[in-house]
Amino acid sequence: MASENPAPPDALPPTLLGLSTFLLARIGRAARAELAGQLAERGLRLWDMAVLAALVDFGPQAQRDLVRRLGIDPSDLAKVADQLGAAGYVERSRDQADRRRVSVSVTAEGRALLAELEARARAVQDEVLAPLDPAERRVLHELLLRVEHGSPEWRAPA
Amino acid sequence: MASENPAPPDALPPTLLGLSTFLLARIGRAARAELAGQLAERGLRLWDMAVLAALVDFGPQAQRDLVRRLGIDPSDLAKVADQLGAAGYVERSRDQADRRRVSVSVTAEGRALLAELEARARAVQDEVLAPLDPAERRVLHELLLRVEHGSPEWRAPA
DNA sequence: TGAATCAGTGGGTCTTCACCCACTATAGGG
DNA sequence: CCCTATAGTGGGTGAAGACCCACTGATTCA
Repeated sequence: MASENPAPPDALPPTLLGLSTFLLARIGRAARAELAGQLAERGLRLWDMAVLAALVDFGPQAQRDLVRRLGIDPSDLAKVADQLGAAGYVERSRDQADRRRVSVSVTAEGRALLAELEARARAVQDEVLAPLDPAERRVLHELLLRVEHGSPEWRAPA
Repeated sequence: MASENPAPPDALPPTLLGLSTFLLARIGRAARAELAGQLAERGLRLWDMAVLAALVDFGPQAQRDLVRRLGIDPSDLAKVADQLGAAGYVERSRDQADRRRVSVSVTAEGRALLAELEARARAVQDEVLAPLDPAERRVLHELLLRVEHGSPEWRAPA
């Protein structure tokens, strides 16, 4: 019975490991931190990626819409958009129909950047999910998707 | 074809939803925040729960061991242990074999508290995982466990 | 018994992140 | 036209979290 593990000195408490939410938070946090670190090397933050993704996926839109969609603070978005604009990844123009609004659109450079960031994110994901084979990863993703949009009353920052 | 969804204004970008790690981080973050909020109402933090869990699961041990196990900063642990001690949830005594060490043990009140905190954590988990049936939750948990200890080179705070 | 090491503690710092307020400019209804 | 509401912006604040340094007391070894 060598399987009577003598509990290594760095093993986490079974009480915590028994909670799926603990594992969710722990693993998600590590993955997020890893990606954030890689983005930081290029002077980017996770919000930059989220904004680019929203623009690529849903097309040009007002900052107001990005605020709704991503749950970001309007003031913070202004800063993100400002930085992305200065770097040439997005363009901002006054909406002629409603000149209060600033319509944001992604440039070709922005699309290229997002593609590269997504590749990096997938690389991180491959590392994190290394113990799972492709079929298992699909199952995991499916379950997470169900959790995500199966709960309307969950509010959280992206 | 009513299923040609017109993309609700608060839908997240598919580019992000396609990343399991994004969902991991988002869901885990929400669950963690929810539990932390409930603990805060009682003047407790997540570290308190982690320390109690380690003591209950592995028995009395020196702070040094808790530091290793939980990856907490020694100085921070001193404060947590101090507070838990003052509230009567743990007892601290100098280890007679090595009087540098402070052996920490959980009291009956501490055990009762942990049981209650775990119940709260499970309640939060039930809310979060509501879209999944019991069998699916078991699958999810199994996959997360595999990810967790299938990756030795992942370092992250509890 | 001196020197080096280790456990624990107190008191900080630094960064991150969400959040909020005041202000400008524009829109639209009465 | 005024009045209210909305879009965006700049400049903050405040809390949380991890981390770090200096110091005490105890241990171990030579």
